[in-house]
Amino acid sequence: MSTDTRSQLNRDLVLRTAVEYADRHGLEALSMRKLADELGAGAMSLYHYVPNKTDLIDGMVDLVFAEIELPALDVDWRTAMRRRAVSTREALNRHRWAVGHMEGRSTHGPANLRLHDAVLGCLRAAGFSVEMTVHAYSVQDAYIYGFALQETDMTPETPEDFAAVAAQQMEDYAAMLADFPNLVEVVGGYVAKSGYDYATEFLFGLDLILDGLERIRDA
Amino acid sequence: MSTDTRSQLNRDLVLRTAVEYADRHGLEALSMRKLADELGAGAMSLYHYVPNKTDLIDGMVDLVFAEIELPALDVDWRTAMRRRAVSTREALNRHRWAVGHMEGRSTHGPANLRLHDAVLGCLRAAGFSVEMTVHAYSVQDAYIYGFALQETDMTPETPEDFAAVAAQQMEDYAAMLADFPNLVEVVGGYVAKSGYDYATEFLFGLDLILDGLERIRDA
DNA sequence: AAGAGTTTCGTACACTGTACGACGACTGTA
DNA sequence: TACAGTCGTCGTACAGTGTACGAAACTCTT
Repeated sequence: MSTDTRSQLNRDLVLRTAVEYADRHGLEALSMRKLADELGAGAMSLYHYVPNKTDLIDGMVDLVFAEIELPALDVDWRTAMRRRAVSTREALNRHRWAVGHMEGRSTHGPANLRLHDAVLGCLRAAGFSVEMTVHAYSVQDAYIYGFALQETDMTPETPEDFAAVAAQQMEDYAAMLADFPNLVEVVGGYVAKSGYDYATEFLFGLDLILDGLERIRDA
Repeated sequence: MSTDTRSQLNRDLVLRTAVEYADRHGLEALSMRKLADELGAGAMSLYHYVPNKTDLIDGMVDLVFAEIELPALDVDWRTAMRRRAVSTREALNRHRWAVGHMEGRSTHGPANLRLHDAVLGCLRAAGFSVEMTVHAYSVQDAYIYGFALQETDMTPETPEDFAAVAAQQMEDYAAMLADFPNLVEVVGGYVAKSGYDYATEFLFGLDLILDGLERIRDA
């Protein structure tokens, strides 16, 4: 009984369990007490590995950053940037709660810094000036995170939610839709027709942006 | 004394006061009790005008949508889209708490629907196909909201926060920075040099995207 | 065995959203 | 004028939150 090795706590385990919990139940559902339960510990025990909940989330976010693959060095910049963008979207899709918390936490984790540095390095090596690098970085990240944001928000979490929402909206908006012919045509028509494929939609905008950047770089 | 007209409550007043409060103190600080205090009412009185807090926020968000100017009809589509993008960024800057809550609420307010419809209409009228309209809409909004997201997050709320954060980061990351030469060169150099002007940065990416869309449309 | 960490967590406090039901002030009908 | 009914207001209560404090229990060194 003495040294029951029952999963002794440490910061990494706490963080990983928190990420898993948030993946399953959403970030709002994550409380210190529930997380502690998940770990078979008391709530206050967590505070030995995490100074407060904000820092906990900072740590969780950096775990997500760590999942994003760094831009490759052995391919041209466009391919490298494209891959890293796709990888970012995928990571944010695995951890939907993270969107909106990735940028601008007051503390930047190591994985965050490493990724930022690598992206900047890739652009500089490709021949972008310092000023242009900032621009290029800014457009790409705004687009990537913005897209992930919409994608996250749009998609109802569970299928039953989806059905409920769809039915609800048709009912609620039926009266209004007469005033919004373009919504009817585009949204109604498009959704009914081919459905909305987020992956290809994402690539359309991404390539448009990369095309633009390439043109600027070669000018 | 009977009919003391002391600011009798109504949904719009509740919503407007909530927006004002969130503008000043942030959305996390907004609680039903504090909002009620602000209105000189009891907490439970609010529930006569708002079914729950989620719906309250939905209403607040739609007030922000209402501040975004619709695309003009008497100018070319590029100008119209550019203006509404700028207007969107400005609205989100006035109400930083709103970023991340604009899209994908389960209920879309009337101002939201009106804006969406108008944007779609503008693109269709400009000659974009239905499919292309969806693409064009998606890139633009992803970029606009993504940019606003980063801008919101990046900027510390108060000056003293800013100073604290800056000092803190220099200290914390001093050791790490040796590993991140590109961060040093680009961020260090750029911030030190000309500072970071969000407005022009925003326009750079926006014009890049609009250029790309124009090329596609004319193809 | 004694003492010094280090890790665990029970309890408590202030705060959250909101369900329930009571109270008063109005309105309409008799 | 009296009574019934509705509507807006809100006091109280409950379950849940983050976390400060301080007490235990365990581990390791001497």
